[in-house]
Amino acid sequence: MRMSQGVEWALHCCLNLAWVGGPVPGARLAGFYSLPPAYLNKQLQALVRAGVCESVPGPRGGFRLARGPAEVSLLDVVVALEGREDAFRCTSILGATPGGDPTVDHSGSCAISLSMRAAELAWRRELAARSLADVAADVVRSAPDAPRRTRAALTP
Amino acid sequence: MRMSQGVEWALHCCLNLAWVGGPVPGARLAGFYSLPPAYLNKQLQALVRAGVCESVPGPRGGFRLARGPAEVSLLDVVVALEGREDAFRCTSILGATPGGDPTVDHSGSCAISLSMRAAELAWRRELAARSLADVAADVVRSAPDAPRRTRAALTP
DNA sequence: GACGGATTACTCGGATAGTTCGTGTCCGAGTTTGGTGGG
DNA sequence: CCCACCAAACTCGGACACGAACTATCCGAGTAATCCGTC
Repeated sequence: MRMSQGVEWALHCCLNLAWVGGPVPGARLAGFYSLPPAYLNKQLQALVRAGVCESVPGPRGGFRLARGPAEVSLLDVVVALEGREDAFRCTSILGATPGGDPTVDHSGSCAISLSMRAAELAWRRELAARSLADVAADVVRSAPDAPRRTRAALTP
Repeated sequence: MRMSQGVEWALHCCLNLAWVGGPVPGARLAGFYSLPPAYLNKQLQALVRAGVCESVPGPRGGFRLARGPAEVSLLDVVVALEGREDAFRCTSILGATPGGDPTVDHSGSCAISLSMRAAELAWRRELAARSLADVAADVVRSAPDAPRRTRAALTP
């Protein structure tokens, strides 16, 4: 169970977009982190599709946050790239047992499925409770000049 | 981020092993769920390697739980198959930024990494708090004859 | 000097190969069981 | 009748192909800024 690497990139990029405010080209973000530009662009596209970011075409264009940093949770970014489905998927394995009915969905009655979903719900709850603004505040607490330095490095 | 299908199989099998008590051949468990026997065997081997199950060779052999059902948590089974590493892995992306040091590990100072790890910790905590005995109790509450039926189907 | 239009350069966006990990399968090593022959 | 030995069958265990998803990349469509000529 390995999370896509793009999630880490997207989180860092969104944090930077929150500090910059205006649109930043994907290529500049990629250069900032020494990442492959085309692949990072693909991840940013997913953020746009999910409504987390907006894209501005043409010169002086790029990507920017669609909402305020306080309105974007870490869960929003994760879901944008990994999809809305749970990591644990009940395949209705009980339907294949002797006497089981293969046509019904056991995900609501299977105790194992319920326990796994409860655990993932706790994970999602933690991610949903933490916004980009919260993370940004933590960063500022440990490195007060990080926003300024980032803004200077990402604006021409 | 999709969890391996073997996790679901292993959880169901461990629950059944808890009810049967004695060793059950992997082929019989596979037949019970209509699963590919050789592949299920591979997952059960992982459980043995992790110390969750014990294997008994020869006729009348098979797999059985290494500890009591109350001493086996859902997290033990998940870790046995998916590994101990976190789903989110900090690649020290901050080391590639202008002015960053690529040699140091940022996973302890990066606010994003800390938030993601906190969320996974909540997930792990939920899984560690639920044992096979707890799940078995829930199943008995909704289907009191499930242990008897399972034992009858898995013992010759 | 101001305005209109075409050009230009820059941006995103989706379609296209390469590689790793999960899925599925196979056959061999080891052990217990049962039978068999002898004492 | 009891014991030791032997053969056989059954079990797990690791090594071997196949497929899907993630990773990485390219080039084209579209748009805003810019430059130039004209009024």
